[in-house]
Amino acid sequence: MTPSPDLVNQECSDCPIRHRAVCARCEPDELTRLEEMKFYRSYQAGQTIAWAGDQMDFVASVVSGAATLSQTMEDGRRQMVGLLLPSDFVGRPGRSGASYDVVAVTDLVMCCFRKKPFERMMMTTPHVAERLLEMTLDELDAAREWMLVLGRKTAREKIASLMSIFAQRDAVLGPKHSRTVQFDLPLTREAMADYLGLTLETVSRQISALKREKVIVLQGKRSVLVPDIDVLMEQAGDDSDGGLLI
Amino acid sequence: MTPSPDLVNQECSDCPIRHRAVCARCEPDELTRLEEMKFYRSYQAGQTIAWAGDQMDFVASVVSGAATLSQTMEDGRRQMVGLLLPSDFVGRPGRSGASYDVVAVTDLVMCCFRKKPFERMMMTTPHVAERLLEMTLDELDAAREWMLVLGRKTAREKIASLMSIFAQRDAVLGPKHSRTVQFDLPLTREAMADYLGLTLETVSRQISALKREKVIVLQGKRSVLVPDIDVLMEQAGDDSDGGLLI
DNA sequence: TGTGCGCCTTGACGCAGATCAACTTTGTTT
DNA sequence: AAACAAAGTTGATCTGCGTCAAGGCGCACA
Repeated sequence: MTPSPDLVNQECSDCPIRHRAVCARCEPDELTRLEEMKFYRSYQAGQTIAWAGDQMDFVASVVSGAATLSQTMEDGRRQMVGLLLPSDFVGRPGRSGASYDVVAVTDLVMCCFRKKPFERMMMTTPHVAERLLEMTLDELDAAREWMLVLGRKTAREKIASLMSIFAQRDAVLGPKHSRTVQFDLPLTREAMADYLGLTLETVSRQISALKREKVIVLQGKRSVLVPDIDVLMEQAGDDSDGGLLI
Repeated sequence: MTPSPDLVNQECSDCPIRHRAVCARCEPDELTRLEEMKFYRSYQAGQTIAWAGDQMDFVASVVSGAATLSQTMEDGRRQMVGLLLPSDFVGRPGRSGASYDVVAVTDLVMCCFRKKPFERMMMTTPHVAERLLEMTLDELDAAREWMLVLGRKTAREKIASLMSIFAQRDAVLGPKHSRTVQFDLPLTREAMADYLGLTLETVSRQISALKREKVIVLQGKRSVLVPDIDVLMEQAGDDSDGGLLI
């Protein structure tokens, strides 16, 4: 609610998400137009960026950090419906209110565009709309993948699925093609529970079980070492080859 | 797998989904271009249109009937990830294989476009791409709504949620603003189970329970009468106002 | 008129995960 | 260094839904 505008303006040309965000396909002159309408905002871990239904006068790309999208029922049950990582897009052009609660789970920097100018830009330059369509289709695939996790997987498979996602995404690969992977969990046990449709106790128990069986090794609460990614993916109930379509 | 091409070619101008499908925004001349590359296919109830991973050389709009998108795990667990009704779009431009199993659940007619020409059309005319983006964003919202159902709702709430969807969509409204609604279930108990992440026995029991408590009235196995839609939505755990953002 | 086959319903029982509760660890404030 | 809060772990118990099993209903086909 109280963003701290403590970032100096940054050049798009050396932006870390330049080639993956909604601006990925833009030509230099289009980038200049975007550069004129953009501004940065920073949020602290735990800060709520918007509540579902709030007026949102901007759309944005995550530059660094992580945020969650979640829905809450009247009685407090909560389901996370999206995990936003660097280069992911927030907000829906053509809709004024936020559809979900948006919360920063780590310190976060977003590259924001006021909605009106951005919408005008979308009408006039196909490169932005094209890229946004592609990103939205990817999001839809991810959401459907997650429906399988929520609807049909056991608690253990759910945890292994989540760990696999982090492992494949944040992987700090030592030797290439290594099966060993290390990463830091960006979520608390409670946030994981909200993502997986479990209670935090069950999350904790299943993580302990995977640790006990050496599928993962914990260093502290947040740092995870995966000795063999294939073993982890097998525990997730996925095809051992990862099932990636390209 | 063996489509019966028994439909005469139809004019786009009197197509029942003309104003809601991917072609909704097209100008007359654009429609003419689409008309040249389109063809119809019919499928029978129960027929598989494509298996996940199959080569798909076309994209399509559902003209009439219903189809499902679903994923299957190696051990046979299945999760439906989409329910396709008239005007919904099937297939992903820029990807050659089907991402999910696509099955006709009723007799079905689709308006198909060969992928290559359709992709070329998307590059050159913004109206198709614009509409597809809008439809994809709506699909994404629906998928996220369903994540809440799968992750956090009880069996009874899940059934009531599904009934609410049908009630709001297929409603044959008698007197306007009536709270009474009647519709036919387009899915078997097993398909409902696959959609809701339940077993078919649990689906059957919960439907019986809602019937016993007069939330719904069954006429045969498939025809459902909802005496008061608000009562049903309350059972679904939704805000009583339906929570629709426009 | 039976016989078989989908599709659906209902009952009995067991278990995975929720709930309730106590406690530990870690990090922050003073 | 004490005091506190936030985050995580673990145990005991309960319960909603899955599993297994039997049977019903409607319809096609011989």
